[in-house]
Amino acid sequence: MSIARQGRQPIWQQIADELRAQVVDGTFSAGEQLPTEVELTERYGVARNTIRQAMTALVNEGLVVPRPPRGYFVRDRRPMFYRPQAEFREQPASPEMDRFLMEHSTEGRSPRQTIDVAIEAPPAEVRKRLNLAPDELVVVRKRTRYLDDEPFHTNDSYYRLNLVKDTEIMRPEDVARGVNQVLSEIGYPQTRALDEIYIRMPTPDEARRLDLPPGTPIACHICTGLTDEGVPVRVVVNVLPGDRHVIVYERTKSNNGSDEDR
Amino acid sequence: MSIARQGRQPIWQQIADELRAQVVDGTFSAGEQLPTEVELTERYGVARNTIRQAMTALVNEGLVVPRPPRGYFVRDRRPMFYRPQAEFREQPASPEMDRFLMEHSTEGRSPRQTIDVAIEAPPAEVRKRLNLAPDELVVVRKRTRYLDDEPFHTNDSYYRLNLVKDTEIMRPEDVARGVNQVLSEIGYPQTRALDEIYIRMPTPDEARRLDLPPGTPIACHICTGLTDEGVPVRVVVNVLPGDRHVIVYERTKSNNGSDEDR
DNA sequence: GAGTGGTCTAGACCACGTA
DNA sequence: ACGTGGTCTAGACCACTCG
Repeated sequence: MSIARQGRQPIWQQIADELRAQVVDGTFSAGEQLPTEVELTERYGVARNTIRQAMTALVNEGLVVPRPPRGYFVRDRRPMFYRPQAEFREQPASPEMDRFLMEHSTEGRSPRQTIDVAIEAPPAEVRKRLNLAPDELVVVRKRTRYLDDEPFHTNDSYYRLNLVKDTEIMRPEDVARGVNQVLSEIGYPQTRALDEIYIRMPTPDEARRLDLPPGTPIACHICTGLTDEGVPVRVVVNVLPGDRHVIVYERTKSNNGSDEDR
Repeated sequence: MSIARQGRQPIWQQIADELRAQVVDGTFSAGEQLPTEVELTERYGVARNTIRQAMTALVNEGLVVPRPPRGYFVRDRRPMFYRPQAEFREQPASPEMDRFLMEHSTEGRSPRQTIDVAIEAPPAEVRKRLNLAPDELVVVRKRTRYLDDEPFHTNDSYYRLNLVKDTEIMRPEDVARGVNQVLSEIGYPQTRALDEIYIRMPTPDEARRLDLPPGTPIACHICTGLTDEGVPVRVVVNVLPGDRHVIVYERTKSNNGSDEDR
């Protein structure tokens, strides 16, 4: 059997469409292996490069992952909930939400993290948000979190050096009391925050650090913590692989605003 | 001049790295044209397919966009703020945030939208969130919003058919009073919401509807609106191209929760 | 008509994990 | 040792737009 180009649709796209449909409808289910490249060249009667173009497209859509020298496999997404509001509001607002949120809990996967503390010149996007002088330095706590020894996300917290230089924030361990407590004690309690969420493809560095398969976009969650008076006290940059996270916010009447629809 | 494979690094990757660095450091700035494929084959002394592999990588990273038959150009991102909290809280919590949020305002770009209303069997993710019986139908208002005639995002709102069937929600126009007002009047005021944000590559359908260049991930923002008692009254599915949006949330002490850091 | 990227072919050799 | 995907070559023709 073979395939011909009809109309404007390239052959590789027709092949990709066919395979994608089979993945979506469950002919190939999550984790399952797809036909090999040679099988497909024979089935469709085209050159291997054409097959590769189809497969590359599916890989870049995040639908399929190549695992040489085994073959192509259907990717499975098991995103976990990521809740920026989690720490200050320990409990969800209601039982229904609670149940919902627990559906995909950690489920016995073993967490682990590394912490590196350094003094650095801040990247531009941090300097701007912390309102720093051009040459001012920051303390950064760089974390990579793992689940079952697989990288899960990164979390880099930036602080003004002259604010925190004599506190335990400088130590490469968990701060038992919580960093907010420390900030309060030095006179800069964080009472407000601004979350910005950028959606983009990872840089090669990020892809390496998080061991991201091709076709995995990330959310870059930048959280600026402020005092009541609007003084920025820290900036947290989280890089969240899209295949492992769902970002969740709860809103109630007082702080609400649905995406109003008229 | 030519290039050779050294170590484990493929040639196409070395070329991609070199071009990426030049884009990042401003040698090629946003909107500017990169060298053509033939120029690059000559400069590096490799086959065109090898150059194409490098360019394809940059395209899938979202860094570069091919505009045949002109050449490759550096992509420019001008994301606008997208604020799920916007409607109920008209004003930002403080002047600093206000200034910050206004920095990238609409700036005189002309908005436009299309609205289609239909009665449908809901997709599974909507049926689940609306708590519907397997055969229950929904009313859906599908919107595509444009800025300067370019698609910006989509916004599909789903309602139980038997709830809204005699209201103006069924009409393919803006609801002047606001949909929340209508929901209140029929006895189901929305006072809470749950936002879920999924990060992934677009489906081919989504890419077509939003005219997305390759290498553009999307955020799928699913907002479930609930009454005080936890009855879901509507589900809104927003598809937000990553190159055109930054999602923003503000948090204050009462509803806060920074990404706590210990 | 010239030049661009898009598509496609037919071959070659390689690194790597599994059997 | 075998089979997989990964890399790379050297060609060919196409559709499209611009000058």
